[in-house]
Amino acid sequence: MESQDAVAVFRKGISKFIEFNEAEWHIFCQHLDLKKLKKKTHFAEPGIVCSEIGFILTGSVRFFNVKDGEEITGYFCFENELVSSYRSFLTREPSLNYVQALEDTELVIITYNNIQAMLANPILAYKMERFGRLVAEYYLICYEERMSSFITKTPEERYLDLLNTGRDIIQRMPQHYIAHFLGITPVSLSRIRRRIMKAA
Amino acid sequence: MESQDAVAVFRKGISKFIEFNEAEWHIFCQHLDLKKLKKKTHFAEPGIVCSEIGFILTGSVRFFNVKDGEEITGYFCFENELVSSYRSFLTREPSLNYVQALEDTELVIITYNNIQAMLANPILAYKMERFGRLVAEYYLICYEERMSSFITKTPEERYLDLLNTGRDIIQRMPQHYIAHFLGITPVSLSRIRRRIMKAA
DNA sequence: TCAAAACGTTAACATAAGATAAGAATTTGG
DNA sequence: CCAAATTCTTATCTTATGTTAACGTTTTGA
Repeated sequence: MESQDAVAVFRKGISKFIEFNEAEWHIFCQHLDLKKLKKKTHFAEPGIVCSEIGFILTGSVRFFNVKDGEEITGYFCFENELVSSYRSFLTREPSLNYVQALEDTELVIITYNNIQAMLANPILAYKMERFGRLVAEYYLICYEERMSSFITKTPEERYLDLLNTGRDIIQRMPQHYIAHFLGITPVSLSRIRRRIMKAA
Repeated sequence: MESQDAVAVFRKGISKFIEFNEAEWHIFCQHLDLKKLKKKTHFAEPGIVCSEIGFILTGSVRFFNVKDGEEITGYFCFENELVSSYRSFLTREPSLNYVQALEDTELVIITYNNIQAMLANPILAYKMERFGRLVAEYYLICYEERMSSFITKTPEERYLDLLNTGRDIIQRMPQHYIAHFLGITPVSLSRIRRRIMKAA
């Protein structure tokens, strides 16, 4: 990878998971790439195996499915977050969803093959296993909390939660994406917002 | 751990994640316990940090929250599956939900402290990191698929899916638990079943 | 710069789901 | 073995959501 800036941001970004010493980091960096996605282009697509995991330097992406010709947005990622079509990446099966850049987006990329190479490299293997474990655990917890909100909360409660904790999503995403993210239609979210307005 | 039967079942059960050689397995076993839960007793409870991960030898458990005095079932586990209140186990924060034995249930237990000990043991560390990674990735994929079904499918579609793929749940769990698992009320599930009956 | 597309709100109507309660069948536990 | 609890269904009523369409506003992109 080239840019020293990007490298530094990435190193800091993943430091909550793993820290490499200089020798390890040197090898690790040889397995990284930079990628620029123009707005509206796809990081992953249905029917294609997603072979990359990305770290967002700048920009944002959304995950969406197409059902009955309609795009249904399921998730978002922003700066300093990892992004992949995880099931596809981990199982090597074709993705079921799109991952699309919502703005011009710069990413640090680790390919599946490079991860395998590092997992097979005695110098990096242990830390890569640990890195993978901690990342997977982190996202497992995210999913658990989100699942739980679907089981125990109403759409209105989920929206109120999002107002408190989802600043990036609330501020940067159009409302009809947020609606699907909450599991409802855009029309329904508009009504919920009106209800909340009147109550307050 | 005592029972050789249990050990063998457990070893086979986790072999899809990791295989230990005899020396490793010997040490690993020193960090396992057996636990028997009587029907309706709790493996995890709100307000208490869950410090164990279990492998179900016999029996089954359900995960549930209490909201407005009502029990809301979010998940089930059966024989040969791992069970824990994952967020609590991983973060060391109090659990937000109950995990309850639905029948007399026998488990192989690994405590948090024992996992830490093995992660710190040079002989086991690498494989334990890998084991943890693969388990977390496995459950991450489960969550991703389940989340996706909440975003893109109707309750009726989720129930039809469950009829195809959730034999244990359909056959062994009472319908009102299944309803909450699908994100709806028991009354609503009963109506969905009637609709499906009439259509067929 | 300007036409087209995207976005958010609102209305009207149809449908599904939540809440509550009653009743029958089954299971549980002492 | 039997009373109590659980489970499931059904009915009624209320409420929320989905669907479609219209409208004004904002954004986009050529």
